[in-house]
Amino acid sequence: MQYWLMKSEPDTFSIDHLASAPKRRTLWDGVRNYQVRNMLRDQMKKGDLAFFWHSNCDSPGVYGIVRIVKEGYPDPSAFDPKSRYFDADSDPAAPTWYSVDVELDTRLEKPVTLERLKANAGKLGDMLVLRRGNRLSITPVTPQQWRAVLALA
DNA sequence: GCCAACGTTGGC
DNA sequence: GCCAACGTTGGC
Repeated sequence: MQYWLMKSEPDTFSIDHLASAPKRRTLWDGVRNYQVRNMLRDQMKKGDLAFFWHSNCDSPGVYGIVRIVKEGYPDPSAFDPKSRYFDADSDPAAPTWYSVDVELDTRLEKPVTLERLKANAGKLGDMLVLRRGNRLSITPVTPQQWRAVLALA
């Protein structure tokens, strides 16, 4: 059982979108970075929990918790010419890109903002999402970091 | 295999 | 809207 942090731009897909989705589930598609692809395909397991992060918005931070309900499978958007994530180079016989399915577990009444996390950086160790220049849309979170973030909620 | 140019991410 | 960081591309 591992912990993760998954970023989403709320303009594109927010925790509100997830909360109103059927069964409060969605597929996590559109990842086009190899490091993150490897996590989706190889490392994320059913039952793992992840922080749902809003990025590229007024108040970035942790807005809730999601659970992995389906492990890595080929990302259908890579094969859909109408999708903004279409990748003509991805061969269906040997898919390049992967998705998982997530389900909303908890919605935080008050988000734990990036600002707040930075103010408590000492308790969070070297949390990847706080690293300058970090651009990975999914990052692993240690159990200590997980607890420390929730203690701020 | 190097590395400059380019595109994207994402906080600010 | 700016721009630092960094992954990817492609010429050589």
